[in-house]
Amino acid sequence: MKRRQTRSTSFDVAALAGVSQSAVSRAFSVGSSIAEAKRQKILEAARKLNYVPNSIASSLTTKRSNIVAVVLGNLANPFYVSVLSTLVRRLQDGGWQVLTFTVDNGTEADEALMRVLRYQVDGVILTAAQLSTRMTSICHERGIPIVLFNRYIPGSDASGVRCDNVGGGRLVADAFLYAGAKRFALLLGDPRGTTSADRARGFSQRLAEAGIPTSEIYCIEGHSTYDGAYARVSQTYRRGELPDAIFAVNDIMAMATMDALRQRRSARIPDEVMVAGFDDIPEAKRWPYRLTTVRQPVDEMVAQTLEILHLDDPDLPIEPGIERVVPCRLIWRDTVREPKSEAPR
Amino acid sequence: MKRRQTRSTSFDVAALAGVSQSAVSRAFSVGSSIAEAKRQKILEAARKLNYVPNSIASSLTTKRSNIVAVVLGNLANPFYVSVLSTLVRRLQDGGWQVLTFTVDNGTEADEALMRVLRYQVDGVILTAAQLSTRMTSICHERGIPIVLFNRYIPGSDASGVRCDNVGGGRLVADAFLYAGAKRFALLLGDPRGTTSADRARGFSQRLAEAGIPTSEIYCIEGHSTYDGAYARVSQTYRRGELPDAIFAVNDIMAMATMDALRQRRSARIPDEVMVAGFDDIPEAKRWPYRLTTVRQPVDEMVAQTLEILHLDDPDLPIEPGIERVVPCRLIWRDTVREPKSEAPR
DNA sequence: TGCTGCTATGCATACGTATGCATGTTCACG
DNA sequence: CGTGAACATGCATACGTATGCATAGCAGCA
Repeated sequence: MKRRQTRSTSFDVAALAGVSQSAVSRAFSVGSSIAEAKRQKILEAARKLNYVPNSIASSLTTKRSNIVAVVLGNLANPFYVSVLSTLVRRLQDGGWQVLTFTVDNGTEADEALMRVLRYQVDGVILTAAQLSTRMTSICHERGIPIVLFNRYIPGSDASGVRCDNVGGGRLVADAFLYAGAKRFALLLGDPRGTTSADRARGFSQRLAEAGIPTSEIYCIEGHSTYDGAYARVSQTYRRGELPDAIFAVNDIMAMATMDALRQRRSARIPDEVMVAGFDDIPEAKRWPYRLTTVRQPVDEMVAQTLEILHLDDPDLPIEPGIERVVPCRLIWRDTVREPKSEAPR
Repeated sequence: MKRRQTRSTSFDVAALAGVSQSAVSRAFSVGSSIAEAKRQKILEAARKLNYVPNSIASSLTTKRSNIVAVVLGNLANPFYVSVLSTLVRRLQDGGWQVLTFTVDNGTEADEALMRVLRYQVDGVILTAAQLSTRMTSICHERGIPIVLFNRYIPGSDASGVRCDNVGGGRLVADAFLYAGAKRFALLLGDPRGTTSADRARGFSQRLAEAGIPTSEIYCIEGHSTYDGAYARVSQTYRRGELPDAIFAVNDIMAMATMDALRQRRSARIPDEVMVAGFDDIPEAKRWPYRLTTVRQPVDEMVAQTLEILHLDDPDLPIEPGIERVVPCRLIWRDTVREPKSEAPR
């Protein structure tokens, strides 16, 4: 079988059904003016010929591709898997196609990036920190709406949706304080994004308010990955005193922290050292972890993202600088002590 | 800013550069006959106008969209996240775009499915069991090459790539036998796919060869999910005797098994009960698990998949029924006893 | 100089669908 | 029965790029 076999077109269907090509086009688009009987006849003919409308051709005239580009950093963090998953489902249900695009190192990304834009995508959702500024300006230039997911560019007028990372950081600090912690450690993530920094800032702020100067918080640089965090924590706490409480700015790093402390130090969590994360990925609630963390409302954030893109009415002007900050809440599980059960042993 | 702003076309560039539209087209396609000086002049003009070739329009004439559709089941299993990730990277590097498409329940999938085909995709990669037969016949009809990833349709002539699931199941049985296990349990996955069944078959076959009748293997139905497996295992081994060895047909189920046995029964693994999985997802090697499992060579499988699609030379005929079965190997970690340390207590 | 062969270039058209416009048809209402 | 209004239909064209074909330019060679 040759691949380049000729697929039937609206003209073929028109000929078979004895109508004009316009009629075929109208038969396949809802709400256009066509008699029901004729439409049925056309659909019948189309079925016989295995006809399927060619979206490429239709995009050419309508100037709408019905394609949305989703640019992802890496999928090693399950949180972004949930985000992708939710986005794809929602867009799919809305009748859009999703062009997925990942960018790891960001160097060869530029060329690939431009390739995506060639497809006249109706919108872009961006979760990769590396090329935010460049990407937003290009899209802006070309009139393509873009939304930054869980990141923002300080001082720019790019639209974005994020959860209240600063507030979430405060919640964690609150929980630790409530549980009676005195000595704190902070495991930071990717320094290129705003997310890690914001969470850390909220955490530090709240502690400062409670009289604990930021200089007393032990900071550990990380890479937002399990392996990176595991290595750092293992190395840092190879020996010596453990802090009372460690805030890892995301769940996979928190899980790595727990694994490292348990393996290397046989640490009892939360009795000996408390741990908290951020995101509430599915793994966080599983038995070995039962991690106290801050839940990001993915569904809500995705909904807001799509609202900002307003793919439905493309003639609306693109308002720049829409920022939606959705609240997040603490999920109290077993890695932070209840203050009443003050250190049971 | 209005969204429907007019983007510049090859005619605009041609006018500015003082050449014909054809020249612009040729300037942007490698290997076409154009003087280098003129090409530079055109690229210069294009840069001034922010011109980017419109792939939609170009697809219309070339009948090649450079888009590949990837149909996924669910992303709750990290193995398929790796697959997606690898696929996207490879396709991206090759100059293709990836249209991602997920299908959970499979009922409303049909309509969405046809929408994908409207985009004249150059190929389809399918990892969702639910709609294999239907999807393959439709693609075949339309001359679109399709490859089933890690699944196949018995008796059909659809092409596919998979790892040697039967062989992998045998490897697990081998390991258990070698470690001295006598009583076996088998945790099955999604019955709709061939994957779970094949792995189970290999396992049972090998045990049968060792004199252990299949009827003596305790089978537990599962759902290929962590939560499903956790619930089943918890319920099954709420009380009573544990088997010597449990083979879960994928890693997330194996992890769930370990978590459940440890929490509900405080079971010591592997001393009291051994566990093995399949896939070798990144989580499998982490400290709480250190899971003995069968590694699927994702890179290799993806490479084979792309080879079968032969996107590069689309004029090659689509050969039906190409099946690539790549070998897999056992990764021996800590959830299966070394036979020498024969049950240290 | 005249001829051949090759490359560079432009013209014109095709790709498959959507849609503005004009016309034809139907039907309700007075 | 006449008059519109509302709807149904077809014609023709536009969307932006690729490419076959014809031609112009040029170099090489006898």
